[in-house]
Amino acid sequence: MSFREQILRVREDAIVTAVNRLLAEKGFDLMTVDQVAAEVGIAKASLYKHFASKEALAAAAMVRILQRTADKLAELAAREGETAFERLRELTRWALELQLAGEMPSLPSQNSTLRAELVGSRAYTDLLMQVSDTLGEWILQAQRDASIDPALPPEVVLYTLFARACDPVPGFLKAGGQYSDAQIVDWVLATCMNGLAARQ
Amino acid sequence: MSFREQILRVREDAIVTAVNRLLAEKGFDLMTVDQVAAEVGIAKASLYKHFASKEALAAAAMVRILQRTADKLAELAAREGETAFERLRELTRWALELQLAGEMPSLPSQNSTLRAELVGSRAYTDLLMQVSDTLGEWILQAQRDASIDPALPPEVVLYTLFARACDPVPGFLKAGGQYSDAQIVDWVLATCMNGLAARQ
DNA sequence: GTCTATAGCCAGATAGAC
DNA sequence: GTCTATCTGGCTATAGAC
Repeated sequence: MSFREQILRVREDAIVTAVNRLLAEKGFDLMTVDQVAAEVGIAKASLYKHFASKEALAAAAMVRILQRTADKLAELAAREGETAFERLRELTRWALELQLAGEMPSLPSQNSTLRAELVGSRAYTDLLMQVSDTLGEWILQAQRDASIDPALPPEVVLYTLFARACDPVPGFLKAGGQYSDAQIVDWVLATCMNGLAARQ
Repeated sequence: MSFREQILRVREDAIVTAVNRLLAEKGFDLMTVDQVAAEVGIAKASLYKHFASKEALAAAAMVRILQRTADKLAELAAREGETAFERLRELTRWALELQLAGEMPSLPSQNSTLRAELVGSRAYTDLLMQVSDTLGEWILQAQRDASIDPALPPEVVLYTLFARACDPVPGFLKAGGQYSDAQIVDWVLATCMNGLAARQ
């Protein structure tokens, strides 16, 4: 890779980082391309030399977070002596920490142009399927050893885990300002895995 | 109340119903005032004779759903032989059914002008406090009889219940098209109350 | 590839006749 | 109060100079 290409790569990386942060803070609809340009420190027209549209910007951020998720899955899979359930729990913990750090872009909004861009992106759909496949296997395994309720369709478990990564509850608790991030993560993780009802 | 005032009331009711449906479908940012006017069948300018702004329209819809919630709380409180935990569960079930019916407006978005309008509305803040107070009492009661984990701060439980009313999981499962609404409600309620981890 | 400047569009809000 | 027509501002996207 030439020096010039590296410069380009670094700049695009900075753009995606800004998009990622703004998506986490405001979501797609409230994020403006002007804000992205201002945060990166370049002119708006320059952004459009790198990415064709606002939707393409968001798609790049979603691809990056999915890539980070896939990397985390690989790390968890490589750990010895951990059950499938423990891996699922640790992944969820990681996602909650990322969200509290303001680095988790929101789920695709109901915006139809954004949805169209995402399903039209091979990089996005491929990564999403890869992540879902691995999680699906872990879920089935956890249901076989009865650490996850086998009566739940695996789909329900999968969607629930995805949803917890964007749950508004951690943000509300953090906004309250009286709990540490670690406490918030523990409590949200506990309600997710153990439920609100007390266990005997 | 005069006949003319009744006509007015009915029209405003129709407006709020349309806003409620559109908020449930698209959320605040993607809903347009033109869509509201079209759905009610009146001109946009006429809307502004009834409500001062788009934010005021949304606030009216939020007040209505809070009022419906307060009514539901009163109904549950009047039931004999139900524990606090059962009341909380039945309220959550009701909210999930409402959401699947497309009648649950989304939580306040990150839109700051909307938040300002809501906290500036006495009708909204009073009802929100009333609902939160009743739920808070039920939560404390359920923790005293150990049907809800007493280690969880009541605040965490309260926010979790509010969040489940707007959870994206039921919508995803419904979009999949292979499960009935009743099944979806049962599963989401089960994951909320019992957690993903199997109980012995 | 970067910039300034602007085109084009759309949505919230309003004017003014009836 | 309802309408049609219009204003206004902000946003995405692009033209064109350097």
